[in-house]
Amino acid sequence: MARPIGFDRSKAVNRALVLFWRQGYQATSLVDLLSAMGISRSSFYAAFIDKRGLFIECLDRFSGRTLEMLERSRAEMPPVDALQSFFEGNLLGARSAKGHWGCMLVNTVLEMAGVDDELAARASQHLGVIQRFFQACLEDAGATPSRAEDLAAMLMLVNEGIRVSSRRRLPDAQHMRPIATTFQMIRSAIS
Amino acid sequence: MARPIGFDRSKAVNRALVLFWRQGYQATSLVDLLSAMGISRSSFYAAFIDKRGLFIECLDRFSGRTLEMLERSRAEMPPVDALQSFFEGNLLGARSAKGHWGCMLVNTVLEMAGVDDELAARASQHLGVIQRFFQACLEDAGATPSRAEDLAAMLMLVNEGIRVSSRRRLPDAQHMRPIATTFQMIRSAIS
DNA sequence: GTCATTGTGAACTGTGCAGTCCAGAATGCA
DNA sequence: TGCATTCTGGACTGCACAGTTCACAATGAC
Repeated sequence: MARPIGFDRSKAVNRALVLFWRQGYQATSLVDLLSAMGISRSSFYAAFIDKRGLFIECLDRFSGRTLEMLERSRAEMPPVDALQSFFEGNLLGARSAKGHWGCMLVNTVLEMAGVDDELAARASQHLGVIQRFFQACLEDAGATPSRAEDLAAMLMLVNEGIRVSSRRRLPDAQHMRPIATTFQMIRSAIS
Repeated sequence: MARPIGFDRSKAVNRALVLFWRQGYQATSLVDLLSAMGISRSSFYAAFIDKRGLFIECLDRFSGRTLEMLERSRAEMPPVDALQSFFEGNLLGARSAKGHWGCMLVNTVLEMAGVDDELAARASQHLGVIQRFFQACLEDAGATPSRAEDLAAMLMLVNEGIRVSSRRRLPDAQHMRPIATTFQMIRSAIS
């Protein structure tokens, strides 16, 4: 951490993020990381605290990106459309392989709860921020604060469920239809 | 496996199940298992194939129990009530500590997808059976087969979400209200 | 060319793991 | 009592892992 580094640190973190996202924390070995990041063991420890520190950095970055995606959607279309588009596009990611990796935050909660509670709590906090964004969108769409809170919580359940479901490699229709059903219900609950 | 054993095999499997359920496969060491099961290393390998074999046995047992619980509820009350009671009672398990462990099938899908795909697929199959049970209940309640399929898929998403959410140690209300909201919507979608 | 900075490869430590093996203790039956 | 069955503790193998260290190679500025 003290020594300056020459390689592109941010790019290296991105590559690590992909691995952690796909395989989880425990199943990703240092050797996996080094070969993906294209740096040597020694450089790794010069640039990062340790494996766990790098993981935290990836977790925070993942959360930041997810929020950016949501905000971009929100700026481009009506609030409920923005949410639905987020669910359909970025969570399923039908076109990209990434679609099957689920949500790194959800994965982390499940993997680390009871194993490394600090990591689990950090991921859970990020999820809380995202849920509040859902809530704000629903209020924008005309729901009462209380109703928006309920629906946002339900949406987070569905969100978490999709992330699990996306790991089951079921046919795409099995993912898309329940999302459509869910938003159909949400729209009629608001209006 | 060949040698006969003296201890209560079924009870030992139950104790292993609790550990695997709470901690996952990778985070549960053989030493953890042995001390929980109250047997020695040697007896373990005389009675079970290996750690993985025992895990499969636990997975199947967990699935069987879950289905039993659903069938018991279904025999005692109207179909949608049975589902709601299953969600509220057995998934959250607000009273028992078990409530925070989530669903072993969901946990396994998430932990093992990409690490041991055979285990993940087995857990996913069990989830499929449960989803078909949801569907049958919804048809009993008067939904068309197609509608029942959609709602069952959505319900499985919520189910999976709850299991994630239950690991986040949020206040209980945060769990119960979205379930009520969900079933409220389902009832109005059927009638 | 010189020299400091930065990255590399490989060896090494220590730890924890699953799985094997066996001598002997405990148990239970006749 | 004697004998066979069953279980135990512990030693042991072999492996994978995270993290440390260091001599040396590459790079780049002057």
